[in-house]
Amino acid sequence: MDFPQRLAEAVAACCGLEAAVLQNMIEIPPESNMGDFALPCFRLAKTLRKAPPVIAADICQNTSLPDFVQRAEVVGGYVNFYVKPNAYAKAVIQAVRENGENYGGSDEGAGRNVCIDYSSINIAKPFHIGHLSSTVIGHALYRIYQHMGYNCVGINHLGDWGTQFGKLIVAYKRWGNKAQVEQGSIRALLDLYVRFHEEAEKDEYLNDEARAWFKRIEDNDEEALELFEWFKSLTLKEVSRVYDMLGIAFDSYAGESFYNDKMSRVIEELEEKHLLKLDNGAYLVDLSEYNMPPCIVLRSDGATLYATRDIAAALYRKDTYDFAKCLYVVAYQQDLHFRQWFKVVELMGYPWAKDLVHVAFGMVSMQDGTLSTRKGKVLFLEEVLNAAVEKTLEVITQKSPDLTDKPAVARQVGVGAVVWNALYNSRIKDVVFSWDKALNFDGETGPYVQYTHARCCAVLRKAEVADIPESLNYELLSDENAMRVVRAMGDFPRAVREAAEKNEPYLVSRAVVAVCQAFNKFYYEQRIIGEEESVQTARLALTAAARSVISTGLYLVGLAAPERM
RNA sequence: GCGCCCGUAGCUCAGCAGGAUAGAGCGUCCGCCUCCUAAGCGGAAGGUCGCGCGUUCGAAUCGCGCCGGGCGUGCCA
Repeated sequence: MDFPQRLAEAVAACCGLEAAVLQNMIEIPPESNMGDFALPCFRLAKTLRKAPPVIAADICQNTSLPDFVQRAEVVGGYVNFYVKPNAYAKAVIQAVRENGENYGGSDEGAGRNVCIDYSSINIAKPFHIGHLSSTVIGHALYRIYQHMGYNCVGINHLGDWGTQFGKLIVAYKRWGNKAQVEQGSIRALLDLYVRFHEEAEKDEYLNDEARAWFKRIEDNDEEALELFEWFKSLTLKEVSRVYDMLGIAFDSYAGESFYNDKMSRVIEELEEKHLLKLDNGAYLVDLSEYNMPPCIVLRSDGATLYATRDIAAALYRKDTYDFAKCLYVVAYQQDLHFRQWFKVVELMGYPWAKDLVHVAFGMVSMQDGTLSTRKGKVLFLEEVLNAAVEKTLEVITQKSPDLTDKPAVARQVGVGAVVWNALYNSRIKDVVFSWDKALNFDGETGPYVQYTHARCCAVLRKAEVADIPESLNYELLSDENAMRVVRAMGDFPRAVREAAEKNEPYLVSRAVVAVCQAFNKFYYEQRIIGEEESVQTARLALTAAARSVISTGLYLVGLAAPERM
């Protein structure tokens, strides 16, 4: 349980209010002279039918304060709580020690399953910068939910079906050859794809030919299927390089083709439940009552659509994983699509429709316009990661020439810079890709956090103290700089809980930065090694705790925590 | 046209289940390495919170209306 929660319980116990309500009302005052936690009582005025200052006074008088709180004070409609520095430092540091890498976690999930649909790349198309958000947000949420006690199922819903395969086969047979594709992999496929679109502008017939080839895939034609599988395995092999760099692995790669034989069930069920309407040859679910355009599930030529497949996948996932929640980490462009088919699932009578969540994020564009796969205007994610690693290597060579294993550290930090960048703001913001920003290592960046971690490690290493004793004089950590570190660490669990609640990884990123900023200030102002023994011990304990929280925070957003850099 | 989202410092963004004097990073300017990693730390300058009206004891935060931008809007995904 985190500290605001413990405080909320204490207040709840003597006021007859609900702790769950109170815990989200507790805030951190803008100024340190106003205390460490505050409870604004204004919102309680309506339910309790008393004036806020009166409520504040009641709470102040009647609450038996938790051990880490020294006193409470009424200021206007607020109750300000002042922590007992040594007791709070003790409570926080011990909590970090006891929980280790699980600090900030909980058992809220109780082993229930959460499906997370993320990254979801297209086969035979480049893994480009536009896929970064879904990939890293999904991965961070995976770890955050795990931290909260859920069992996560990471699903890469591959785009491995559709006419683009017909186009590719046509292009391959006309202008490609085996050796060239084997060697160039996705880049060669992309060239073929671009060539197809160029040629198809002049020759309409190519599109018919492409459709015919796709039909042959659908009909299990041997040659077509062989090429299809070949393109797929080439792509998966290639993208695994990027996933390896990011440290990401999926539990399932069940994508579009996987659901080919599972869509008739959807149509039949919709029919049975009298939800289908025939309109101009197409079958759809009317949603005008909900102020939405209809959800088309069967085209007039009999083909299924995106929505049909998503409904089939949701049914399958519910059957297979019995999820408590199913997250779709997909760009906000598809907001309407998700609202439509979520509604359809609800109309089908499934109460778990409410557990389907579209985790939307903003779009990435280039300074000179949007990305276009068809024209070959893409920035490969791997290219960005490699550039970041390369730059990191230069920085290391310059700043830490003696570092052993430079390439490994450069990978951790370079990749970390790019990933961090995508996880530092709320998801919904659009992003214009900029090399300057992706490769910035100063300020509130991944490398800054990793640097602080390495700095903590350096102190602990140089102190050459085998074990920091359990019992230490926490009084020695009551100075403002040390207490800032304590407060930042104490706030961390709340941030993780909220990040899971809101599906917003940046809340974790920012909480970690707060710990780093506090620690760096502490480090600059206070000497750690070489002080009188009890002081050194206390400060080492603080350093060890900070290192641990930073390491956990980095893990949760998917970054490595190098010990030297 | 309609729907969803965004608009806070020069730039990028926090803050928005209303609450205490609106914060951070970058950039600019000025300081700090004979001392545990300067990828660091400190300071200065910089804001009619897009505009208006309303609700409220109190609005960056809630409602309505504008303005500006992005996305979407029946057989792509």
